[in-house]
Amino acid sequence: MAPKKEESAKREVMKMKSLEAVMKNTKREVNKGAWTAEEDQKLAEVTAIHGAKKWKSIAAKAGLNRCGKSCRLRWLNYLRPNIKRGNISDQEEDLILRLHKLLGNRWSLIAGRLPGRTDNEIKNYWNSHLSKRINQKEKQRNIGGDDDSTRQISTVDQKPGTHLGEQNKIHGEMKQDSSSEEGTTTTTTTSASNKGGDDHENYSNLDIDIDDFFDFSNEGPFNLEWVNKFLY
DNA sequence: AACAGAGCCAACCGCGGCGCG
DNA sequence: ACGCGCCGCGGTTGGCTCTGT
Repeated sequence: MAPKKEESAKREVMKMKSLEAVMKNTKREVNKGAWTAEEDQKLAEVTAIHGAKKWKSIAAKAGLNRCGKSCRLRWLNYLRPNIKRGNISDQEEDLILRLHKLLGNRWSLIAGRLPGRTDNEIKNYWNSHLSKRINQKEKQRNIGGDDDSTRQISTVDQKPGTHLGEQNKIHGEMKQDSSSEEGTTTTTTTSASNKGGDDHENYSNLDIDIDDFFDFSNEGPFNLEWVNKFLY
């Protein structure tokens, strides 16, 4: 993977190119495609004033020819304060693996436990790095090799989303969690261990307390110290 | 140097849930 | 109770760069 400085430089070039494209657009239809620096600035200003809610009105107030959805996505993935851009650390990667094992493809929930990371970033990282690595390790294991790390993640080899039905239930119970990064939500979650069956035997593989895991009341917004409790 | 395929990431799309009138 | 609009989520795609041949 290329160093992130280069990555951001690339993005700047792309942004300039897309700016030209946008300039050529007539203003009748809703803009799609890459965001320009100007659009970013407008969106940031309006969001700072009005808060990150009511995206449709934010889009209108900013004078952006964008749908609210697009504004929300741009804000969450790029403009939001405290966004952490750059390499995923080993600790974060390990955490992603564990959380994915626990939650499946609940990217927003996983992102909620990784300060400064976005669901999109984690999803991309999973799809481009981790899923492949897991598949490789699984193949190796089937051939005959075995090690601790393989054993840890061996239950994650299902196609993403295959147990969403079960997890929608969890999602419903923990809906607030995804906004935890913004601050103060304290959640009371029913134990996932009572789901039983299929993939959720995963939970029993993890030696953690689910209630404890989703109790955000004792942590600051942007630290990873809490992770240590769950790493072994 | 030119090309093809792989890798990566930002953004879009479709769907479900929720709140409000 | 119902319909509508908005929000949030996960899946997917588009387009650029990188790497190998």
